[in-house]
Amino acid sequence: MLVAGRIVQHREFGKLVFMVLRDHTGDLQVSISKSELDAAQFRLARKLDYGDIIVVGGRMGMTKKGEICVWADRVEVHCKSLAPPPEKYHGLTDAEARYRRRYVDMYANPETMATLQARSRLVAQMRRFMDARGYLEVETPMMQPLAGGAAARPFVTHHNALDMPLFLRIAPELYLKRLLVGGMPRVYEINRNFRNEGIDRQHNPEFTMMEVYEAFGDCESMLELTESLMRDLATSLDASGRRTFGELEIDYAAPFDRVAYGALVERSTGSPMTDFGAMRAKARQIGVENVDAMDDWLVVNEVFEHFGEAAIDPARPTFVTDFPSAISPLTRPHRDDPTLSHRWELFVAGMELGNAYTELNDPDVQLSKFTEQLRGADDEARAFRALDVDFIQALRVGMPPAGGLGIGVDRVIMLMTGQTSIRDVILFPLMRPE
RNA sequence: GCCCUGUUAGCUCAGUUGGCAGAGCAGCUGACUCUUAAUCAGCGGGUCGUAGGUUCGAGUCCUACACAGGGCACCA
Repeated sequence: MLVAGRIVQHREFGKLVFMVLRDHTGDLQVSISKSELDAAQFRLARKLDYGDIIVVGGRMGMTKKGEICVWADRVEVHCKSLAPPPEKYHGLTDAEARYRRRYVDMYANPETMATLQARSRLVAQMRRFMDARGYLEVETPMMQPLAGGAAARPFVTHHNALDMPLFLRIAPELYLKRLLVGGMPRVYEINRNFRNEGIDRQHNPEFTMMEVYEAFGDCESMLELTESLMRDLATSLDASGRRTFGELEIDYAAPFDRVAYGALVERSTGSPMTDFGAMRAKARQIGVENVDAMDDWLVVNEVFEHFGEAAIDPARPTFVTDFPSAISPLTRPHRDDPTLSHRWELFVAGMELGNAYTELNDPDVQLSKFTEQLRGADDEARAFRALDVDFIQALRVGMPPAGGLGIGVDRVIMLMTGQTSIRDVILFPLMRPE
């Protein structure tokens, strides 16, 4: 048989050489005996170094100690490694070196390879899941004349031939909804978003998002879809549906929790969220600046993010439902209480994992919400935020009632693979140049 | 942007009160036909992150900067 791999161990015994070859599937020992090869081949075998990529022909057998081993009758060097390898026992552990030289990390640390390969398989599984439910995968613009669909700060670039500014997208939302207008009933997109913001264990400036839109769906159908998807991914890795994440043991097979936004605020602060006086007091208490100048509901949201999110059991996947309309500009308000909206966010392990709503499809309400939002924008935000007139026009053509969903794919991969840093599930996380 | 910690050989790390720059692995030379981080003998290998300062003398103390990790802020 023929085996190929990179040399990760090399032990010489004069007339006998043991080596361990590694590829993406694992390690295999090979042995080269002087009595089995001609003199030139054996001299070559003794000169091999850690990191070289070789092909060995021989018969599969066992050593006296019971180790599976290929006894070579042929050795070919297919690539010489000229760079010194990392230490063979401790490997490459320096976080900076691991991210900067991922190609070394990948072969030196099998766990890295396992995680990155698991990511690819999980994303493929997500696509299978969505395809099986009849959603069509699409690709909408990643360079947009207007950066809409979210409130993040965008990256700006410039198109020379058209002499116009372009924004790397912060969300695909407004384009996907145009597809609903055009008549695609179920679409999803898995691709990168770009947000010009800080970097930490849960944020990379470019990150992968899955957005889903379903005509005649609503936030309830998106909730069912999300819970089923998470359960499907978890059980594809372990039949129990349980995954460990840091200190947490998270069960995705059990039904996820549900709690209303307002109930969570009240439970965690002792005051109803509509008691804006109490909310402002709480906000001041946690050091929010300019509380007096802020809109009531933005104050409430500060309080929610500080107290409410902290009150969620991180070990239990939890849908927080009925977000305030005032902070949900693309969401259809409740019929009976328009201060609330048909929107939820999913929290797991303290991370915001997904966001879904029953889409607002009334062009007049949408227009007034956009203009209201622009009025609240500061100078910096106004520089890149603008009214997407064409999107309003699309809604005038008519968008069917719909459910929409966004899920942070990188964070899903973190939870599924047990990696607590987003950098460990991204092939090449952004680093400053050395 | 702020705070804390780190940065010493290719890799993993020591370095005492401020007094000649160290180890293991990797590399090179040699021995060895069943090893498992093989073993044994020998030999090379340094801009101690960068720039200043204090000092007779700085890897060690001080300042600034760079990069990284963690935390905070930002991220509807």
